[in-house]
Amino acid sequence: MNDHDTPDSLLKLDLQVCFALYSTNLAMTKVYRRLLRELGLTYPQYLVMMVLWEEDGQTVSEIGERLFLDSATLTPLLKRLEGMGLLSRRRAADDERRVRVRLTEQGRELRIRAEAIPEAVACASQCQPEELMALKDQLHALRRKLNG
Amino acid sequence: MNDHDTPDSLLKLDLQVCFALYSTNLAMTKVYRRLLRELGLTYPQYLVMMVLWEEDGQTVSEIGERLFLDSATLTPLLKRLEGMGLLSRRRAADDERRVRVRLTEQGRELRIRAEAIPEAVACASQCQPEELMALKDQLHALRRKLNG
DNA sequence: TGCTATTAAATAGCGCGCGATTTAATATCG
DNA sequence: CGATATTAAATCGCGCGCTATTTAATAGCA
Repeated sequence: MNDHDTPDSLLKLDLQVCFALYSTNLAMTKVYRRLLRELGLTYPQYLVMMVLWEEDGQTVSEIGERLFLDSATLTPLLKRLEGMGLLSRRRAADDERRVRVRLTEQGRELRIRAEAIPEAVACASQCQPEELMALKDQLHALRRKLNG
Repeated sequence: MNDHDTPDSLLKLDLQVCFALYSTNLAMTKVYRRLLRELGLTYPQYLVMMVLWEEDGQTVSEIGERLFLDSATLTPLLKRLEGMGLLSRRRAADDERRVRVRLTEQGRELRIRAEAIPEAVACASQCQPEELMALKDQLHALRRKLNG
């Protein structure tokens, strides 16, 4: 009996946390897609907007640190949001390497409509809030270990 | 004090399971990227190979049901794996709509080298196996609720 | 049989995510 | 000061992941 066909081989899909993470993330994204469609946002765009709603005027790098994304991902995404009229991008006067991202009035207003989303997602998950918070904490712990 | 700037607003990034899921998935993918580079596979390609190592000769739809992906994602991915000489794609004789995917000898052999990966990932996660299994089960439960 | 409906896979187009490189501005140091 | 190093953002190319559509084969039914 070798490792290649034992039922408990570690190569089994359903035994891997990683696939659980991957596939649950896909499922979650599908739920968001429906909800975000009426706001005209994708999920990563929604994340950027949340970062800016928390604190406006951050640089591309600061947004990236928050979301674990780099400029190769963020620059085109931010340009799209700028094209939608939700934010502006301008080089910082004191350090022209940096680009400050600021919400427009329209970008700030979108927050009102976005307020309903977290609850709608929680509802779609059919979980108790405590369960979700516990899961969140475990995921943050795992992420810290993987990144560090 | 309104909902827009209360510290406990549900729109806060770090309060959302969804972002925990999203960002932990990114971190996990980064770990895999390093390990899979020497096999010449991406993570989704690795998933497809695992499905076929578990059971060879599945159709595109069957692989898709297992991975929660559709033919729009799988067809180009499978063509790449075919191009690498890891598998073959052929229309089923009894139903020419279906495409059966079969591992080549090279595809089967790759499994030997892949055997080391789950352990390496578990190691990178710096977690106890029991923790990871518990997390996996919670994620599967959440996925089921989100999909159903 | 022949017509329509359904199904499986493929295709087109778009938005991430990232490795690798480039461009431009600032920092550092002789 | 000037040359080099570092940093921030942008750019390029590729592989997903998905919506919408298309193509082709089979099923179902009058």
